[in-house]
Amino acid sequence: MLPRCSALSQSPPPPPSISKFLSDHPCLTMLQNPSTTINHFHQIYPHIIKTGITHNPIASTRVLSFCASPSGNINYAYKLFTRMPNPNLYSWNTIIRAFSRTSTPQFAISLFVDMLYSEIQPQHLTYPSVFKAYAQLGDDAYHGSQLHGRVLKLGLQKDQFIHNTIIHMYANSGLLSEAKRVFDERIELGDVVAFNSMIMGYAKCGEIDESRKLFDNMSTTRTSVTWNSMISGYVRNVKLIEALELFYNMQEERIEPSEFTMVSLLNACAHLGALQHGKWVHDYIKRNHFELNVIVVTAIIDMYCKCGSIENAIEVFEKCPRRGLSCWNSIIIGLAMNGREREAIELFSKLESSKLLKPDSVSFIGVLTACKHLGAVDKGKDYFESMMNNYKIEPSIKHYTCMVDVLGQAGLLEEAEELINGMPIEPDAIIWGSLLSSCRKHGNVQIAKRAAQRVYELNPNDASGYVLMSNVHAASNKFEEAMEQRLLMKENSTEKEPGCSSIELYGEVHEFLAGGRLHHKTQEIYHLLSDSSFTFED
DNA sequence: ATAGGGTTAG
Repeated sequence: MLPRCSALSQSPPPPPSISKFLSDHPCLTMLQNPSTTINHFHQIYPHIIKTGITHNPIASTRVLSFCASPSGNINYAYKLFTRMPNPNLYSWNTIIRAFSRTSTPQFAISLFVDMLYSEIQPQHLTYPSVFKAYAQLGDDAYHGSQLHGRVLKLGLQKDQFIHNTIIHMYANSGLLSEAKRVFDERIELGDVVAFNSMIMGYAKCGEIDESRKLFDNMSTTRTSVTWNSMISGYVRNVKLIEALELFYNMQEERIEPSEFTMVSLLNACAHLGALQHGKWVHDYIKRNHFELNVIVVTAIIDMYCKCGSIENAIEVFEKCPRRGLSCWNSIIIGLAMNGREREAIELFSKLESSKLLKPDSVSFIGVLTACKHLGAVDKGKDYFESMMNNYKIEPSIKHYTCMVDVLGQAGLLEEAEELINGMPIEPDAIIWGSLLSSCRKHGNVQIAKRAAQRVYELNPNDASGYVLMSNVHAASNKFEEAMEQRLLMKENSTEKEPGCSSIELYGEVHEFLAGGRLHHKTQEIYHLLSDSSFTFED
């Protein structure tokens, strides 16, 4: 050990550092603790103000960093930012990044534009957030590509982070050839993030086989995100068995599954109606102590509802420690769809009287669905009114479709038609189709004709309009016209896509096509069905 | 002093 340097001990003590004082201030160190929540912040904020340290740029950036973090509050962050007299580069980057993660990424983009006009110019750390914002928007790759051009001019495209967010932006906006071009530029790097973005992009556009090709031929090691992206891609494309198979491969390769994996698997089980598989996933989540965040809980509830096991769904909902709005929405919709409309309405009322949460547009889909199944016209109308007047929620086409069903199922066909014609949004084939099926139920040929006409116009390739119309005629005993509709359908060669369903028996998933005879026990099944003494309770 | 990329429900 060397003796202490005497020259050092002789030099005068350094002046007290203001930044040292600030960084040691208990309020600020507390903000840097990752377990600090927004509630803690509310408690300490008055102290921060009192000490006057917010006037110090270093201190105020600290506070900004906290508010802009996922555990903070973006509105506070924005307020703080606008009160900064001369935000520095760090502050600009922080606020832009924070907005790029929200559901309103436009703010990130407009802040970036403000920045271009300000004294501080963006640098390489600024761009990923802006491309991410464009990616989040998912539709504005035009402006995004202009920014891409700017990056090329500045020679920043070699930056791996920027390069990857550009790929992500194009892939997420459905511009696959653009994405692929940028991807190929630096394919020799074999960056796993770039691969993941491409896999997700293809899957999102329905090109799941392309995803799989990339997945199989990767020049780099797959991460858990790669596996999850491929699995969720399969689920998105309704290749459910493939999704489950890939999960087994993932386990064989000893890749740690995550909450994301669980959510994808639960969705697959929900689609398949595979209750035993779904239960297994739920069990797996419990055994491995996955975080029961809102999305995971929602997926579990949704899986049980779609598999017809509403009791399990209710149990999960009731035991759930932190019930987010989406958990409420899932259970309300689940009850409404499983013949337990009154309980759905009861829970909706509970949600309305809750102090922490308030119903959103999805919650209203739930109650309106319940009203539709109950044939409760007045109740349905009341909720629809209340949604607009008390909650200031603009009805979407889905809400209108629910109302058309509520009115139509009750035989109020004229009123339903008026509602469609008076909507401030463009009707689609689905809403006319739903009016059409009500006409079928009540044998109203006049309105049915108009509705069918609209369905043809809006979606000439969809056979359901023809089929429904033919059913309307059949229901009113006009068989010749019914036949005519079917012939028209053949002429336009719009074969109705065969219905497909699946069911799980003793842990095995069986798939069926409507009218299909592919299942290995077809003969037995049809025989059972034709036996009038057979009931499904057997 | 400090900072940037990719996954998920209805």
